Amino acid sequence: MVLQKRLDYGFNGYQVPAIPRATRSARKRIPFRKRVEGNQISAFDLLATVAGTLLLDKESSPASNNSWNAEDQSAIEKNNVKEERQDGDQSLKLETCNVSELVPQTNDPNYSSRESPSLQNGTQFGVTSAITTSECLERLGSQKLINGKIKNEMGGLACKVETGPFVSRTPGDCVEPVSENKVLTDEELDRTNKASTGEVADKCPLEDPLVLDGKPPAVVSSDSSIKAPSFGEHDPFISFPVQQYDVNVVSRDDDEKSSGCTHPSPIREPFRSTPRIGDRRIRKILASRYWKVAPRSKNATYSNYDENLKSSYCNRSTYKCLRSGRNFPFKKRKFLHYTSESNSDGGTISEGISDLPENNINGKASILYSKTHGVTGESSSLADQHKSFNSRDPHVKLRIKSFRVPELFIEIPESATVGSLKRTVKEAVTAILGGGLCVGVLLQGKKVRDDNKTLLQTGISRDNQMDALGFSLEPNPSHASPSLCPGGSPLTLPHDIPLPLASLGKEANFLSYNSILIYEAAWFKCMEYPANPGLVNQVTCHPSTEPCIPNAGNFIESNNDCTASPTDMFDKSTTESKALVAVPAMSVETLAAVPVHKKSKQSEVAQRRIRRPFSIAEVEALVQAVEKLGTGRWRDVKLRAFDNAKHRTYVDLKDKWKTLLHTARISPQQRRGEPVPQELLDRVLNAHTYWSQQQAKQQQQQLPESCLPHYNSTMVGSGRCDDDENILG
DNA sequence: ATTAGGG
DNA sequence: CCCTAAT
Repeated sequence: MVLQKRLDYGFNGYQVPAIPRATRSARKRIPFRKRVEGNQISAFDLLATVAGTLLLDKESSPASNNSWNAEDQSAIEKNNVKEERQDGDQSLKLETCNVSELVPQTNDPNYSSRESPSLQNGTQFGVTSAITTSECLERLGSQKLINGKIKNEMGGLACKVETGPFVSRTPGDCVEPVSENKVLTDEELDRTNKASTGEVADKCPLEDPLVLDGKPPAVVSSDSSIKAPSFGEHDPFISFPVQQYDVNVVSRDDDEKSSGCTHPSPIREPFRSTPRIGDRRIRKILASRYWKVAPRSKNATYSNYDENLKSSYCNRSTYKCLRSGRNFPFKKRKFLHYTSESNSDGGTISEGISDLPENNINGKASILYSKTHGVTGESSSLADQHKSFNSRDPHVKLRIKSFRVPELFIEIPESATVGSLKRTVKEAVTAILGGGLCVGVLLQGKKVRDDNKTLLQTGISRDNQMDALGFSLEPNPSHASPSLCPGGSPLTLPHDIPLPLASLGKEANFLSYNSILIYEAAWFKCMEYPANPGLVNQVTCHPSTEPCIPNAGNFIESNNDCTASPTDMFDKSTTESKALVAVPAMSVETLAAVPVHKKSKQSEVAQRRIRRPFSIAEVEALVQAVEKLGTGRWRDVKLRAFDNAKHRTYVDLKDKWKTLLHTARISPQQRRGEPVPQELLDRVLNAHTYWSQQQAKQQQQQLPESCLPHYNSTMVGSGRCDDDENILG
């Protein structure tokens, strides 16, 4: 009864009956859980499986002749770096699956007995991001991005696909260490660091192949820079300090070099050393979104992996922690990145076949693949202890430092937000990985094509030289698509504008698409409401003006016509003209086609809507509607004043009102953005006061008929309510 | 589907 | 703007 009264009468005498409920949704949205579920199986799971399988297959194959030519080896070896650099230097380079460390040897009884890393089939690949100095300087230099908010540091990003059981791939955020999620305590991290890499890193073991090789790559720890952007302004896409970005990995460059340690250490510092504003949110995301996924995963690969991990680390505190973290076996960790020029190219594909001294890695940090040595010489006694291993076949110990990821070209307007960029890159990468990919094996820079050969036949033996073996990620031929763009969209890429930016966005989820291009096209089309111009629009159309703000004068009118509305038209033009494009630019040999991974483009996309500031006209309309309808009737407000503004949901309107109210209450100096006329703010204040009173009154006096009618008929202009004088403005 | 609030 | 809980 009371409620009905409130609904039927406006404060100034208007009678505003509730509008019958519409059946259509204001905006099609994918349920939270569904979105998450859709990302359960990431491309990386697949990758992991492929990689693991491949490696195992090779290793377990019966030994035979070594078909590898030693002469060729040395020759290739010399040219190795150059060759890689040549074919690897494109616009955007996504290097790698950074497996910073390969497993520990099993000479340590303690280790092997309880930590035998049996990750064969389930190694997980996480994605994280990093930036290399060289990339940055070479590609972007001081180029500005997004209205100068993000400058040079944003350049030259390199995307990393990390591997290892402790690397997590978080749908929501790819750069936040899990530790922030309390999965690991600081102490535990410290311990882990020390145990796994601290020794190695600090003492700089000479056994490190790279050191000996004379081309020590600069190891860079992502350090504190690996953070999600802050959300200080409710908009993760804008205005946040560069250093909060997960790009200034280069900062660790010197540290690493000075230490002389070239061995990648997965975790350089405790995560705690980098508290950030965004942490809270990330944590929440991880907790509420990410973690929920794991338990429900039905993926065989995943399960298998989990089991392996479990068996391998069940006694580790770290693992326990992980497990306690909702049964999700992944953990974010810092990653390293080689920044030296040699690394940006030649170093990209790195690996190493060598016997890693048992003390070298105590491996808790990332383990991609581990199959320890067999019986040989002095270690034979140990082998006996490890019955799980084949004691007859010598084992090759591999350390995969990184994978080369097919290069991508991404075109994105300067006005795009960093978040958009992140998403774009992530999706580009995911598209490739998700399309079904294979792992290529390179020996001495030469591709090993025969999968049936044994490692020994191929030349991969424990006696190999360092850097002899390399791995690369390749699209799965079976998934290859002859056409990058089925829809006929322009696929040609402007190679003149390669924006080597890459970083995985926290916003995006792990999805698989044929390609970014396809994805974008589909995405726009699938949107129930006007396509979200996204990153593309803001600069494309009105680089220096307010692109998204409809003309205040014709807002109301245009508002009635969807297609004619300024925003809508804007959306269209930009959408069509500037589709996001990301074409894998890989060597013809390696990646002749883009993997096709048919998936529902829409159902799994949870993209943050682009920010669309309310124009004065919209504010006006909103205020007017609220004055009449009152607060708490946002659906009606929407229908009444924004029915044709597809991009404004009632929630948006409610939020806007909230911000308007806040704006009205703060001093003009504190206000930002397009100034809202004081007159409107006053009305907001008044309307709010009025409706608040109404609500209070109706709540307290449970008597429906007491005074509402009277109030409505006499209040307006009567001065009965002190706060009402200005409401009508 | 809406509303109310926290983030 | 997003995300949720509660209607």
